[in-house]
Formats: sequence, C-alpha cells, structure tokens
Amino acid sequence: MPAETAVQDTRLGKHGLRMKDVAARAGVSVMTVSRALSTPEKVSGDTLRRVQAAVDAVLYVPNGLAGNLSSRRSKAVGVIVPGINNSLYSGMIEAVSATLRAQGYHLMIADSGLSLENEEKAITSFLAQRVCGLILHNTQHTRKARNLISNIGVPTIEVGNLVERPIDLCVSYSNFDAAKAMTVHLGRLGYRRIAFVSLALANNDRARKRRDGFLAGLRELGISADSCLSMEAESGLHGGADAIKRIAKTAPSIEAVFFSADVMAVGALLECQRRGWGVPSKFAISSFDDVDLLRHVSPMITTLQIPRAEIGRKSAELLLARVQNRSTLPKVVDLGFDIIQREST
Amino acid sequence: MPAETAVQDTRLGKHGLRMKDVAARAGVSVMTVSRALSTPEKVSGDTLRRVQAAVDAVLYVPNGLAGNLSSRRSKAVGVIVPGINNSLYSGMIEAVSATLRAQGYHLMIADSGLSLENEEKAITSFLAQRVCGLILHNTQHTRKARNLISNIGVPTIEVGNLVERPIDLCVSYSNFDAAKAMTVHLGRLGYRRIAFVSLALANNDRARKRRDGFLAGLRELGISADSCLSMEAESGLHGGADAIKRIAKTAPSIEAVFFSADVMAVGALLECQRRGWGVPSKFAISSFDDVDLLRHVSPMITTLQIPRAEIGRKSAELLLARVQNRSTLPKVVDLGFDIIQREST
DNA sequence: GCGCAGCGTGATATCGATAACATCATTTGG
DNA sequence: CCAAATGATGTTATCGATATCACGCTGCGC
Repeated sequence: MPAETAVQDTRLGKHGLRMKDVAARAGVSVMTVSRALSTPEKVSGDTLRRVQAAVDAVLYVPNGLAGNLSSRRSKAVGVIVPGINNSLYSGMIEAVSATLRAQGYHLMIADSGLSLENEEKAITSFLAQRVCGLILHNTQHTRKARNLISNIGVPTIEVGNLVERPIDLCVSYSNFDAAKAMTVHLGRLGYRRIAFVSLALANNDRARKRRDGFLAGLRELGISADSCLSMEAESGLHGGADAIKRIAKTAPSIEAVFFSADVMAVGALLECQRRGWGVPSKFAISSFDDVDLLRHVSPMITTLQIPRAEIGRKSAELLLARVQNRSTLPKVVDLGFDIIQREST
Repeated sequence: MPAETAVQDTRLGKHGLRMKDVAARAGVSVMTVSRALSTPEKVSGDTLRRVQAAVDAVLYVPNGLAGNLSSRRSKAVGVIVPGINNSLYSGMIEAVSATLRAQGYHLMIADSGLSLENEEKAITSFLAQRVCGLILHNTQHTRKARNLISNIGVPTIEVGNLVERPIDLCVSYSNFDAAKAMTVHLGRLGYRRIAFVSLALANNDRARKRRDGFLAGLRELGISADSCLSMEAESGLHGGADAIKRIAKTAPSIEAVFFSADVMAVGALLECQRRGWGVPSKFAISSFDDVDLLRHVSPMITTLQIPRAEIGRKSAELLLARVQNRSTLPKVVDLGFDIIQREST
C-alpha cells in the first residue's frame, strides 16, 4: 500500500560556521580554538571555558576534512566484507565498530560480494578517502590491490583465513585446521563415509582451505577419499536441504555430512525431519560456525565455534596499535576454534 | 589454540604522491590532471591518454579529503542503525550499500545500540566528516541531534517508522498499521485471546507503535484487552522460548501469540515442539518480519513481510536525489507491508 | 639582577585538491 | 574578413583546519 506525500521546499538551511567565527565569538585566535578542541590540556582553564561556551552556543562542528588534510592523519578505518547481510561478517563488523568507536575512530564499509574487482574498487575508494587503516575479510586480492596497499603503506589487517605472507598483518583462525579437526572428530566418532558440503569454491579461498582440510582429515584417518564425497551447494537453508536430497539420491551409503558454511546444516536437518530420516541415525550432521540457531533445533547440531567477535575486536585493536605505531606487533594472530559436540553426531 | 609470530619492522612505505607529481610526469598542469580525472570530457584525447598513463604508472590515488574540502562536496553517506549484527538492519544496509556504490558514493556506518546519546555522538561525528547525507534507522532523537541536523541542513532520511513531521524525509512502513493488521488477521481467523510479545519498549518507538497497533487491532475486533496480554521479552530464540513458557504458566487460556520482533517466534515454536504442544492447536504463532527461517520450520510461521531491501534502496535513492537537488521529492514514503498466512495460525 | 625554561597564545605557512577566471588558438558566421 | 564564440589549458585564490615557530610573561636558580 505505497503512498507518497508531496513537499515543495527541498531546501534546508546551509552550512557555514568556521573555526574563525567561533574564535571571534570567544575573543581568541583560531589556534586557541583548535587547541581547545583537540588538546584541551594546552589551554588555560578560563579560555577553555570561553571557547566551549562559544562552541555550544553556535553548535559548531569542526570540519574534519580540513583537519585531516592539514594534519595528514585520519580516524577512519575501511572494512571490506563479502556481504553485509550475513551474520558471520556482521558479527565481526559489530565488534570492530564497538572497538573503533571506543577510541574515537570511524568505520567505512564496503561490500565486495566476493568479487576481487569490487574489492579493488573499494580499496581504491578507501585509499582516496585517506583511511588510516584497512580490514579486509578476504586474503585473495588482485595484483593491483596488493600494490596499491603496499605502495601507500596503509596498515592493513587480513581476516578470514590464516595466510603465510600477509600484506601486513593477519588475524584469523585456520580454515584448514578447523575443517581437518572436524573431519577427524567425525572419524573418531566412528563415521567412515563422510560427505563434505561447501559453498562454491571459485573465488573463495576460505572454502578451498576447508575442503583441503577435509581431505587432510580423511588422510589422517586412513579413509580413502573414494568412499567419501565433496560437493558444493548454494547458501542458505535451501542449499542445505537441497544437498541432503542429492546425497540421499546419489550416495545413500554416506553416514555423516559436514556442512562447511553458513546455516546449511539447519536446512539439511529440517529436510531430514520433513522426510522422517533420523539424525544422527541415518545421517549425522555437523556444521561450521556456531550460529545461535544450531543450539535451538532438536537434535542440537555439532559445530565448530569460530571466535567471530573476538576476531573483530582483535583486528581493530591490532590495527589501531599499528596506526599509533606501537612497538612490535605480531604479524599473524591465530585465534583458534573449538569443536562443540552436540546431539546431531 | 592461539599463537603469535613476532615481527620486527612495523614500518611500511609512506605516502606522498600528489597531483603535482603526476602533472609533471605527464607534462601538464595540475588543473589538467584534475580535469582528466573528474571531467575527462573537458580534456583532449591526447592529453587524457598521457595523464592516464602517468596515473597508472605511479598508481596515483587522488586525495579525496583535499578534493572534498576544496569543492565543499563529499560523496560519503552516514548510516546509523541500532545494531549491525541483526538481519533486519543489515538487510537494509546491504541494499543501501549497493545503491550508493552504483553511484560512486561511500558508506559510513555507526551502531547506536538503541541509545539516543550514542546516536547523537555518531551524528556529530558524521557531520564533522562532512557526509553529504544521513540515513537514521530511528525516528526518535535527542533535541541536540535534531538541532544539529537542521542547523547544518544535511539531507536526512529517517527509517523504521512512519513519522508525521520528519526532520527531512522519511521512508518506511507503518509499525502501527502492520501490527494492527496482523492482530485483526488473527482475530478474523477466530482467535480471541491473543498475546502480544515485543522487545523492551523503552527507547524503542517502533516497538511502542507496534504495541499501540496491537491494541487498536483488538479494539477494531471488539475484543477486550483484559482477555489478552501484552508482554516484553528478550531478543533471540531464547527470548521467544522464554516468553511461551511464561504464557503457558501465567495465562494458559491464550490461543494465539503475536511475536512482534526478531526471530522470537521461531524460538517459541521450537520450545512448543520440545514440550509436545501443538502449533497452532495449542498456541497459534505469528511473527513480524519475514526472516528466511520462518519458511523453513515446520509448521511454517505466519508473518508480516517488511520490504527491508526495498526500504534501503529507496532511502538511498531518495537521499541521492535530495543531495543532487532534484526537483520535488515526496516527504514521506510509505512502502507498506504484506501479511503472509502460513501453517502456524 | 639576569638568563633561561616553561607556559599560554598568536601569526603565518601549509596540507592537496578545485573554482573561477585568464589566456591563447581555432572556429564560426554574417 | 573580422568579431565573437568555442575549446583546451594554465594561473591564482581558496577551502578550513593544523604545524611550526615566534612572542610575551612568569618564576626560579645562581
């Protein structure tokens, strides 16, 4: 039932207060106003009060563009994620946001949609805005993107995968180790015919690392990959449901299914219930990343817990430490993971 | 299993390429470079090529701070939401992000956590960065926040609730109408004893409008509020489960429960199943906002569909139209909603 | 009593781009 | 054929802050 109401005057007030005006009002020079706002301890108590009164009286908001240009510093951090509407990323972003805000920094966000070209454009745009640092939720980049970053030398945190030679710093868990650990976990529980379901591997090094970890896990268990299965599925509940149907049709001897991303495992579980298949009796199901939901279905789903918020917090902290040039910093931080054994396996 | 690897040299390259350098390299003046980058049609084909070659050769990235300061324009939009890690908001943000990116604008995000003081701080910080526009997912603000915005006259879209006198423009659906419509819908299905469950009403005008809509719905149905119930619950699956337990204990005669936010309805459904209570036979359940999940549980849950992405897209479009000073714009846009009747009611 | 450090303040240059106007060559048209 | 229009480029002032250095005043030591 859309409806629109017309309006005549689209004009609002206009800009215009400069530090000069505040200075005149307070009877001091602009430098004194500048100091009062950014380094109040360098201004005498009396002047400080007069300046603040003037600022409040006219609702003065300093021009950060001019300030940043002049000081050649900025307090903006650019974050690039493959998708904003995805709790894996948005959970990290929220933690980044909180950490930055606590230190007076701003957050700029871009959504790359898993495209390296979009990432490069976003990086360029952030560098043009002279962000003081970058957080990239991706560890693959175009050649030009890497060159831009290292040419300009902007502090950068790569997130989402442990990488051996980061552009600058890296904060993550190991997708390989995590997927391998879960595979071995399933093997130890007695499952031998294990299927691995992931998102599309193209342009997604995280997904590939997980697949590699799965294969390494099989090797460690002494299971031949022939008796197992590795497949791709679409994201979302739908993708999981679809995957389990395909498995039942083409490889009914599979005993356990390891969903390596997203909420696919829940979709699969719901599909099993719809069809009256027991979990874990017909198919054991395990997941990757501890979304709230996994704990609230019945049976509760075994999963890997990834410290999303911790990754966001640590990334932001490390970035700010780097920006503020604090002593020696770790180049790669591995925040680990945990396997949470529940009822579905 | 955290582990850290030390690094000695925290220094990377340093900044330093100015338009001047590119100009020298291309053998032209800085103005020509500036034109080549922002209005290429004003530069002859030959010079344009030389400038582009120089830009590419040194990976020059123009300083947007300086450009914005000089031109007194910027292409950054500030968005403030109550929480980033919440698909209601992140769905909207994603649409905003896509629309802005398509037109070459940037996105700055702040998380107010439903606190008006935080919102005010974020607004101040965005204004200091001289954003060209604001999108506020909230229609309540501190007095100072309103004053700042109207003093400076920055284009602003309020989202999340239809408001009669917006600061500038408003894009939303009506929480009141939506909650009322769902209440009436339940009444028409034959339910008379209806419970309304919402998030905390404090500092949340959307939640209050929904409660008011619920009460108005009851009046329209001719149902006395005494036979019904209005309560608050925590967010998340947990909150819904908790709410249904409280209702069963204190008001077992309730026939239908309308969860007015979040994924609470799913939590409630799962809790009912855990206890063997039939849905909708013991409790009918309806929800607000069509999250994917509602369609994938069994029984599928009746809900209100809010055009989140549409709201984001329209907000961004309208904001850009306003920024670019296009003719007459609607002051309030109501994007409506739909009731989706499914199995749970 | 003099020199000198330290503090609060102000004057001026500067950050790196764009706006506005100036310049020169080339068309255009009556 | 010359005035005026057009197009490509350069010159200079400016955006609104901060950096840097200079200045006057106070207090302290010797």
